[in-house]
Amino acid sequence: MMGAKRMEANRLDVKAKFIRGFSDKTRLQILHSIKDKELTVSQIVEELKGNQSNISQHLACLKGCGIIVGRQEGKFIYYSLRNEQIKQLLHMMDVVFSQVEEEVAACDKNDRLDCCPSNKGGTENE
Amino acid sequence: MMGAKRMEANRLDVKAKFIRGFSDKTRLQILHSIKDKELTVSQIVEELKGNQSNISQHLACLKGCGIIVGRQEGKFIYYSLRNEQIKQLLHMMDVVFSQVEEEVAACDKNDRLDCCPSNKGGTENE
DNA sequence: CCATCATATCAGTATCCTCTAATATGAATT
DNA sequence: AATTCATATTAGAGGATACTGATATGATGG
Repeated sequence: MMGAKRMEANRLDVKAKFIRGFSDKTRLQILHSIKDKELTVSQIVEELKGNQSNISQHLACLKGCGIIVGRQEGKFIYYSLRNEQIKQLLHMMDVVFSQVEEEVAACDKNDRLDCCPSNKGGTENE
Repeated sequence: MMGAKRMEANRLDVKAKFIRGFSDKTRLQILHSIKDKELTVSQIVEELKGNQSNISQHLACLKGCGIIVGRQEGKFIYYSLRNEQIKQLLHMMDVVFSQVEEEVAACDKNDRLDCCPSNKGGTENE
């Protein structure tokens, strides 16, 4: 039964989604900004010089991924890391990343950002 | 000058890219399969029951992200985690993920996988 | 050299993700 | 209850990513 339904998003899909929460520049900036202190949405918007809608969506993502929590106080909502372990994970990511940073940055030898799948087309204008 | 060049992919972009290496189901499966042992591409393909081209591209991604290394031996290429710290990071991701797993899985209440940005349209055709 | 096996790369399509602008909710204040 | 401020949600466009099938490289053995 329930044929068409996608269901069974087998643990790994969920785990991938969790990690994907960390894999975006803007979200990393947000996480950095609330690493040691709660901040309201507007404070984050200001700190990142970002777009309110965009930041709000990223916050929803981070919350949905179990990475941050929000606490309402009057009209404000204060966001912070979900717990100490998340903070430790972030720190460990930092440490490991520092080790490979150069190599990763060099990966796409020139100026494209991606090197994962294909570095296709785009720059062949002659 | 240098107009077209993207350059200046400021550390955070590179870090996001590094983490993005971990944020895909297939790549997580690959990492799991070589967590404790070297494997050749075809062994991985077999273990995951995957498509050779697809796996190969994911391996290139993982390598480009500094997560794994390849060692050629005759016609074979053996892939393994880059170092012990990567293994530790994977382990820590596991631990932290277990804590939030339920909540993350429940995030998109029904059967869609994403809850990050928008959970829009899509499933309303039956 | 030629055939074969292991792996990598290419091209196309379909899907997913991020961004922006516009609009909606909801709490506080008057 | 109307206005204002803080935040969330929606819609659409553009760009990035994953997957597949076909083809290319590169090593080995005859």
